[in-house]
Formats: sequence, structure tokens, C-alpha cells
Amino acid sequence: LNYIDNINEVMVSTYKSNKLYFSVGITPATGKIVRISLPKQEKKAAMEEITKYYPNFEVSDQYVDIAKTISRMYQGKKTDLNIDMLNLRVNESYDDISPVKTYFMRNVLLETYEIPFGEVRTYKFLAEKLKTRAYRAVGTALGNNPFPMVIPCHRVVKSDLTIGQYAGGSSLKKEILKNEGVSIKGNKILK
DNA sequence: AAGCTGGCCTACT
DNA sequence: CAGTAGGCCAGCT
Repeated sequence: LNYIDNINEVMVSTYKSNKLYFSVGITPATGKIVRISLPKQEKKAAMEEITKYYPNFEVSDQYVDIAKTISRMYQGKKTDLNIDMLNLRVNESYDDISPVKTYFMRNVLLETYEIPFGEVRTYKFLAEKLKTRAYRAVGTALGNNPFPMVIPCHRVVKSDLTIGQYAGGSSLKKEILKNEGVSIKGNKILK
């Protein structure tokens, strides 16, 4: 590896918990997470959520503890994994490894991060905080959330308090919310 | 580069 | 309740 390859190197670690696989991609040079997988039934599927963006990845067990922490977040535990671990810098060029493509997306992710554990907010609420009526664009940005669980996009629901969509399917979204203690009846959040 | 396409919202049936 | 037309706007092509 030459110097440029080295600073952009992404290591992929995977942890298995209850038949679900959780992968993370991390740049050793910075120690920051560049991408987190949704829980998957197959190890390959979890890893591909990272590796498809980083063809030069290397598999490593170096960061399994972080993948494990993410699995605990999925189970509804509070952890100390925070935003400082994430590479939220806005991508500036074709060879930039940052998964955050625009300032709009970055701002949506930052607002979403503020939603407390066990609570929900609406897409509209986030849009209004960003002083825009681009409600759908907020959803689209969260649909591309590179850091599920840590950036809790599962806590963002529709204005009528129905669940709304999720990159991993709305039933997974409901599952995560239930694990956090949110009460849900059918497809709707209860106050 | 002018149209698409969407993790949405409101208003109405 | 359910379904949907028409509005909105960021990002992609």
C-alpha cells in the first residue's frame, strides 16, 4: 500500500449477536467510523453494506468491540458510542471516503442525533428545525444514513405518528423502537 | 441541465 | 379509519 491508499484504508469488523450480524467500517488513520450496517441475517450481507462503498476494504477483528456496541444499541441499550466516533465531514471529491455527501445531509444527521433515546420526532419537525419545507428530502437523506443506530433515524416517524419507512424495512424500525421502550400499536406510535 | 424520484405533508373524499 | 392528488424541495442523471 502506498501512502494515499493507507490513509484511506477501511477496515471492516463484524459481530454476531442473536443470529444477527453487525458490521462497521473504520479508517484506522483517523479511528473514525465511515459506515455502519443494518442488522443482517447473513454475515456477507452485513459486510457488503460496508464493502460495496469501499472496494479496497480489509477484513479485521480490530473493531469487533465497536460492532458489538452497535448490536447492543439495536437491543435497546444505551452505550457510550457517540457522534465523535463518526466521520461526518462533508465529502469534497471523488476520492474522498467520507459518506456524508452534502451539507443538507450532514445537518439532517446532526439534528437526528439530538433525538433522545426512547423518543420520536417527525420528518416535518426536523425539516422545520432546518428552516425548510423539504420534508421528503429529510426522509431521503435519512434513507441514506451511513450510521444507523448511532444516528437514530429509526426515531423519525411521519406526522400522523405512523411508523414511516426505513432502509431495513419498517418492521425492523418498529423492533428497534420497541427495544427502546417506545409503545407502538399496529403501525402507530402511542403518546 | 431540465426532469425525474423520493424513508413526507395536508386536505379532501 | 383508508386512500390519494397535489404540493414541496434536495439530489441524481
